[in-house]
Amino acid sequence: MKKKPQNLISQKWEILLSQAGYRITQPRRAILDIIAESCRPLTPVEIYDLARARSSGIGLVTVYRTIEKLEELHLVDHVHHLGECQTVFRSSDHHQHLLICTNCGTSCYFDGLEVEEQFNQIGQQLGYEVTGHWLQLAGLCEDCQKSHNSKKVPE
Amino acid sequence: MKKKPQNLISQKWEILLSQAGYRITQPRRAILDIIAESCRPLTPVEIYDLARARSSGIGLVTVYRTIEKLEELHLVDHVHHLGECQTVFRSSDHHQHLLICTNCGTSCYFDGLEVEEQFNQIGQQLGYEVTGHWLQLAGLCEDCQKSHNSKKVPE
DNA sequence: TCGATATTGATAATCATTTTCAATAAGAGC
DNA sequence: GCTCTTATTGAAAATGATTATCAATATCGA
Repeated sequence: MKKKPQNLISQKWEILLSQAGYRITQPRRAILDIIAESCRPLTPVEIYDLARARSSGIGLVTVYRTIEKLEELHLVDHVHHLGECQTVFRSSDHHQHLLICTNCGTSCYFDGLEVEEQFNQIGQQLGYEVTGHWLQLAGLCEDCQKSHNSKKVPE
Repeated sequence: MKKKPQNLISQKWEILLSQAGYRITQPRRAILDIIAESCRPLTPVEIYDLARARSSGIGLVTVYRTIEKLEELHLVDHVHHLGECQTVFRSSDHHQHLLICTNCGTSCYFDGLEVEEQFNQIGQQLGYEVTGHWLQLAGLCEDCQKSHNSKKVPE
């Protein structure tokens, strides 16, 4: 069993799960790593397949349950994108928004948008008290701009 | 059978469906009316229940199929909100964004946001070519502000 | 009015997610 | 390191949402 250098994010997640009273198991560790390392939102089944490739014998149920716990601790978010509603992506620690590649899914967080005041004004005009907003950008990442349609979704 | 004054939106929708080669049937008409009249996004089952209340004997399948056609003609959009991903709401004819009440779901479209240029800049910084954005505001509508202020409880 | 056929609702099939449950393994205490 | 409690596991079954099948029906152009 080779020891691979562990992802910083999943290391942090393990500590947080542990502190929350959850146990760190082999399947859970594999799932954590996969989500933490991914540069794009993944579906439960995608996570399941990737986890199986690493250490066989992981059940899809365990994927769902692990996502549930990560969600509870606000370590991942559900991302809605191109019809998909159940893809999971590591969350940002501070309030940021996602920019997603429409071709390969590769995602980046960004911030520094100064629109809060505008949002409040819009709300006022319509009689609403604005309490939150949800913004997502879509586009083509650097690689996909070059290779255009030739590239398929990476595994 | 009393003749109720028909909603302007569903009237328009009937014409468009007809022009697209689809037939206008009783069940379809009921479903159109319900979606067109609704001030908030509805799930297929909600539409189904409301349609049944009007004219019994409508199948849930017909609801799905009608939504499908409305979607195809870009007359309704899927709205993602509070865990729900399959709620349907009449779309805006020009490019606008939704402001949704987190309590009752009542929704309004708004526009006039000048952030396109900012979005492009953000994309450039991250190496993306921004092609679209998705923005939704959440808040409390006028009515819900009143009924909420009386029992405001901090979490 | 007639007739081709799009549409219908009931039923069955599919797919995603959740629940159940006995076996297993994590990790705290010794 | 060893033991014991119990959280976690995977398989299988149950649930829920959506889609496909199909014979009967209703629409709408001719």
